[in-house]
Amino acid sequence: MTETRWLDATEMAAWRAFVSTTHLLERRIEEQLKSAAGLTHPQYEVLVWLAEAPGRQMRMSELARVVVASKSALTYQITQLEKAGLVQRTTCPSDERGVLAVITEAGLECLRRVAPGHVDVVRAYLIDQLTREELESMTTAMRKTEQALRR
Amino acid sequence: MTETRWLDATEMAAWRAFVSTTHLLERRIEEQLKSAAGLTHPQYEVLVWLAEAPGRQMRMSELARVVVASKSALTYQITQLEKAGLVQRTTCPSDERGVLAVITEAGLECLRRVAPGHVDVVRAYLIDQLTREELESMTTAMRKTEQALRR
DNA sequence: ACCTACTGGTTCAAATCTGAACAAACAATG
DNA sequence: CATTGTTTGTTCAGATTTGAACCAGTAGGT
Repeated sequence: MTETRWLDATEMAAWRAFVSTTHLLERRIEEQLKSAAGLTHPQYEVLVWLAEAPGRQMRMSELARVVVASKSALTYQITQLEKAGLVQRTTCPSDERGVLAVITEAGLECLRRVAPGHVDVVRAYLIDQLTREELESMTTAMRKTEQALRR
Repeated sequence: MTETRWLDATEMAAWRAFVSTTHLLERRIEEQLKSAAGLTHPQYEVLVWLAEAPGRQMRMSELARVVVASKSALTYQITQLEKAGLVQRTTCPSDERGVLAVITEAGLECLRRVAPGHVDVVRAYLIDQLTREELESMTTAMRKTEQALRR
């Protein structure tokens, strides 16, 4: 029961800026993806990871970890994507319990169509607003935090 | 219809790190607040802003903007907080349509009880992981992005 | 005063997320 | 092989979010 180390002015400013900016950006991205393709951000991320995965497929649990979704949220989203014909489920050959999500040709096509508009937003509001130094500094900062959280 | 400027390796790394880290951190914070006080992160933010506001009160629309919530989401959350006795609604004297949210004594008490654990998490995973330079660089970066988004 | 346009908040249905409970398949150990 | 403990994915109910529709009040011009 040690004394709380409160945030000083600089730290508080950093935290406030971080929170509001991440929420604003997330909102903007959702809006863009929704209006451009009827996709949510989680759905888009799933497609991206699957498109880059070897064999264009990934295990549910692995996918849930990389896109930072709960198991049930991923189950739901994959079901949605399957209904839309962008993804298919297969049972994993090596592990009878496992399920492989595979991106379909339509899924890849959808990604090609949507990606430019998405990248434009990421660039316009984040990437192009920052200097190269700020960009690199942010990357190391985010990675440190991510490592601390992945335990 | 100009050519898409794709992200180079550095930019892509920055964006990926940013996305996964923000999601992970958000998740961790939700978990902490939920288990420690049954609060969601949006609810906690509302209480913080109200506690610091002049007169410990704020207009709904203003509150929605600072905590980055939609109007309906805020309406819902204020209703929840009101049920819990942490906030009260008052009609705005200057504008008959307006609604003022006021934090109650119980709300302030709740905040005092919860804040230390919340700050611990923010510190442990973000603030204390970063050097002072990284912290300040992140703040300017986030502010640039926020300004670009607030239009 | 009267219209018109806009703002502030709520309501509603639909979509999504959460966490706990569950069943099936794997793994480790005796 | 039997047993026990873990992992995997789904299901379910409840909580939250979204966006559109809506009503009431305000502001600006005529």
